[in-house]
Amino acid sequence: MSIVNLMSSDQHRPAEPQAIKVACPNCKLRDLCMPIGLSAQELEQIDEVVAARRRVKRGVPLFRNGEQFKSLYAIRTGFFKTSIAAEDGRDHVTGFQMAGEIIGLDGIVNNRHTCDAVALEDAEVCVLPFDQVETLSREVSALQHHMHRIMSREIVCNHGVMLLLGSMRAEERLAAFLLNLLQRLHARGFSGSELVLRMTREEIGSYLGLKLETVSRTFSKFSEEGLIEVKHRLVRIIDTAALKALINEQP
Amino acid sequence: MSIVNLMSSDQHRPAEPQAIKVACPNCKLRDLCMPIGLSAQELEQIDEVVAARRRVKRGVPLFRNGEQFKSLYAIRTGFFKTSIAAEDGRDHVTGFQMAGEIIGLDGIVNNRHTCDAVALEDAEVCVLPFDQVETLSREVSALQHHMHRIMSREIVCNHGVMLLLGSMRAEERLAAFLLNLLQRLHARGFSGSELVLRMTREEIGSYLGLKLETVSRTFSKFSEEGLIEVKHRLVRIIDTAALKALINEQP
DNA sequence: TGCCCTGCTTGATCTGTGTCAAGCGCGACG
DNA sequence: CGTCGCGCTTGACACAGATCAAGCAGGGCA
Repeated sequence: MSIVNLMSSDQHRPAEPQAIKVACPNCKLRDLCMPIGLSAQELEQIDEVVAARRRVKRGVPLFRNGEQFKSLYAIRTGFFKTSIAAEDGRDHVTGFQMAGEIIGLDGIVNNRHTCDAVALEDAEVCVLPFDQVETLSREVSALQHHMHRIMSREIVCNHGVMLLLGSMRAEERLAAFLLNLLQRLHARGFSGSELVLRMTREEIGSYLGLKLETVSRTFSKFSEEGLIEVKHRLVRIIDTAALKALINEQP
Repeated sequence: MSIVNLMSSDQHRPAEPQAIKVACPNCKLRDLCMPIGLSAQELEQIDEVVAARRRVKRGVPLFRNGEQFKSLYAIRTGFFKTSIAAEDGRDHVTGFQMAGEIIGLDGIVNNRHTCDAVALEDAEVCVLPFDQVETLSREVSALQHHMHRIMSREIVCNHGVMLLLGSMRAEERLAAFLLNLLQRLHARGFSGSELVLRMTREEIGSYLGLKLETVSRTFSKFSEEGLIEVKHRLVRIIDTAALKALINEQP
């Protein structure tokens, strides 16, 4: 599997643009955050688990490190980052999450969240009380398996990021990052060649284990080489193939 | 939480030295790989899930990237490494696993393993057919929750490793690595100050995102400074406090 | 409109780690 | 018992990326 998929992959089921409804059975993101092939009744049951929606303003944390864990969150709209803090104050962005993805899985082990999740743009999430998720999982085996798959996918993606952090150079990291974002956005019906970065250069750097200056310089380099066009936070990918090739080059 | 715990923590329930029996109800590792507070009957049921034991010789893979996923494995004895390979041949060690830990979780998402798991010393594992684990999880809610906790723990540990890879210097990485190993071994009844490395310098380097020469040099530096004593693969930790302090220093 | 602030770019220099190379020592094996 | 080979150590040097520093640009706000 490619590093681009490894980093953070979803199920690649593009959501068709539809009118947004409030209930799961009508949710256009259903295929992303819920198992497929459910009966209407099972879907109804899952819908009842969704306790509430919650709006989160840009810059506001959905949850924080140390907070008690009660629920998982399915992102309906918006964009989040998750980050952990070392004791000495350093902190590290562990991921960026978008519509259809589930966050909060870190809290299950010890009933406390171990990272911060902050909205990078105004967002809305579905609140999934975890005890109810577990209860229903015991009845609906598709939901049970889906939960296992989501957590397993998270583990596999983390491995991809570890590979990136442990053995790639700055250019490779940024290329992989851009392609991964692009792919996930494309799967959600957005352009396959243009993207708007919701995070700062510093946040990208933190995620990729680089300093913001290096991120900036690498953007400039890609731009000079004609691989991408950068205008502030709008990035247009010109030469996808070259970016892909970059990742697999030997030093 | 400390990086040392974040990297790879277990439940910190030291197993009391007992005679080894073949069944779960008598397994001295039960507290590590199984939920606590089970009734005798539930324990019996879980025991039936353990399809078989499998011995794995040093250097032999338990499973490989691409292989079909059927089972999880609970390590009874021995020591494993897991690693993923990028398309260009680079590979990266994603973790080291010891008795009482579960491996194979990566395979759940796509029904294929996405990494290699190789024994670093002669080992024995319990084979847990995953469909049976799921079936029983629907009946025994403690087992269900336990599975969720194990996967969540894996995610949290991965975040710790990402922090390490993304923002620590060589000395900090190695110190965190040694303390983490020591802690896990201590929790299993081994010495809290001495450990035998089952992996090569190169494998340590791969895991920590360093070259083997850097690992070697850093060992030598710690040794010169009186923090540890190194004799081949036998490491004796002299000054735990200094190693801990090293991790939290500001640059 | 103009100011300020934050995020970003770019340049100059420094440094930690990688790279290349040589040699050592233990364990395996004939 | 000798030799072979792998894993490891150590040194010299190179370089990618960090650090320090200066200045720019766009957006928010009075």
